[in-house]
Amino acid sequence: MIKEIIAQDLHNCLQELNIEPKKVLVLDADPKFGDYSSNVAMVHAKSVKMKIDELAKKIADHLSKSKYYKKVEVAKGGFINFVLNANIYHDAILSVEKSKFEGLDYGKGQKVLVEFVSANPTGPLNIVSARAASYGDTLCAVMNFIGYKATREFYINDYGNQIDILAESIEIRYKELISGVEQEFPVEAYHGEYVKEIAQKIVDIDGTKLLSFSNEDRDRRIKKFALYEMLKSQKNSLAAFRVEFDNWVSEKALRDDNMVEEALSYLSEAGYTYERDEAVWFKSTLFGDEKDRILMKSDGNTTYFVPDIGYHINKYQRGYDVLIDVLGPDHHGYLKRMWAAIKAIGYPAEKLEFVILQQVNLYDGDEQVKMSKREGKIVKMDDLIKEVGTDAARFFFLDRKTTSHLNFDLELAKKKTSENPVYYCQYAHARIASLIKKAKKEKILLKKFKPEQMKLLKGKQEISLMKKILQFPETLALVASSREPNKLTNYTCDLAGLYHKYYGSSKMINADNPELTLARLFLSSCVKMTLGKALSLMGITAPEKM
RNA sequence: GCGCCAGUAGCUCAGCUGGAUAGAGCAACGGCCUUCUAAGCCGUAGGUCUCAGGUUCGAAUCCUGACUGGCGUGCCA
Repeated sequence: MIKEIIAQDLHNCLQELNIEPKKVLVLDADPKFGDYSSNVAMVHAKSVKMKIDELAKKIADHLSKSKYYKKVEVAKGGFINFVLNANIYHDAILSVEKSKFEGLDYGKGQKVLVEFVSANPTGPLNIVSARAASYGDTLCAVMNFIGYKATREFYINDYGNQIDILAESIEIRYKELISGVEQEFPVEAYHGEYVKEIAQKIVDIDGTKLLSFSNEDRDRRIKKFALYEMLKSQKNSLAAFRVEFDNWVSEKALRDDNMVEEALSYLSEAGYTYERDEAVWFKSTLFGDEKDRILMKSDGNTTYFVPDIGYHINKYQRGYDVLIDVLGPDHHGYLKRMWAAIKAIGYPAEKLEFVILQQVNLYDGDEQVKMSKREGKIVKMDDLIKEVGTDAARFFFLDRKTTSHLNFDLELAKKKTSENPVYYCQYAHARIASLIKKAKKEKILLKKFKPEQMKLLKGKQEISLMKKILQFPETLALVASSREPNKLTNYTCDLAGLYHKYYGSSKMINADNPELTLARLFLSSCVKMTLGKALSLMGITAPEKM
């Protein structure tokens, strides 16, 4: 917010000096140089045929008349450094305290659909889904906080091969339970304990009844029950992780609504399909894909690609400005073909974005844990929550760029000690809460604070803290536009760190100086408010006491 | 072969989308609690930003080419 003021000031200044304004940067300066700095002189020197230093001096002289700055200096290399009058910060902090950052409108009401997790309903959610859940949920929370309209969507793959196998697996377990005889269990079937649990539930409800059903009826009954159970369990896991979806979209329902036929006809009517080797192909190479893709196999069934196209058509038809698919790393080969299909159909492909979350490697100490869904050797999201807690897990998953592989050390995470940075941030919040309580006991009440006492806050650390608080909105804007929530964990750690240092070096409650005490308490409470917002956007609790 | 991602301190990662002398957290070492929460603070040490060219006032960041690691490249989903 302050950067905008300076940028505008620079813009005006250039115009007054008859210089055609170009895009300039206003940066948070290293404190030893000043509060902010700008590269304005370097950017414009060439076009006005001046030396960088001379132009910098000219601009600096012109700006020093402005009421905002205590000091405007030209530094080595042509940077212009600004030291602001402290009252700029004071006013801004007062207004932020009043607004609580509500009503920001970086998003301008843009409608965004974020599809994430979308795990197959063939097993419990694992830690890969946990990463996606943390990511998608926080991205949406941030977006919604700053004026976007983001929708969280989960796509249920409740049709196809993997569901058939799930039903078969359950049926085998069911028969085992009834007969008491171990049955032959295919390798490709699902081996997890949850399969037996679902079979047991069927036994509890239906007894031996299913044995008298026709094969088809039994299969239908088991499938329906299995899907219901799997979905319920996934929703429970997500709820424990504090993630709630707005939309649950069923593949089967879309299929019943003819999305497969629709997708095929869109492409064939546009003339982008052909037959070869008894299969139907899509000429995706015309739209930047490496090779043409098969739509319908020679056995007459479609590939998974077709319903996916149908699903995306459906997304487009719902009228969003941006569609974001959050995918796992094994899907990156899929991007080009989906864009190709979208272009072929004639929808604007630039609306469709993919975020590829890199894989999660699980370690137990130094040893990497191998995961395999088939063999039931996965780390379930529920187990993770039980062991590390939702707070730590969510922070951990967020605290990394999406493009980085994530090494999750269970042993370390289980320790539940200070090694996890989430405690550092939460501790700052709890510390302030306790401080305010303590002050209250000494009859120093925050509500007695008066705006004019702000001017007592002029120490270096206090200025840094105020600057940091004021960076919150632009940080959120950056998180949303870059789709990188890890910038929020960084910000939160920074703010917490600045506060811990401030706390360590300044006496907060000082009976001899009630005015300063009030001012400091007020600043502390602003830090607390900001930390609280940041943590809540990340789905992490902000404790009053630790 | 082709494609995507990564390569920064002993380890895990940041680095404001091209800015100044590259930063945190762990781990190591040395200090700070009879006083507001020591889950904290202060200090020391730790670097050829994988390598080589290029673009320009300026490169860890952008381009080209190598090298290393992970993944993908099915009539699987």
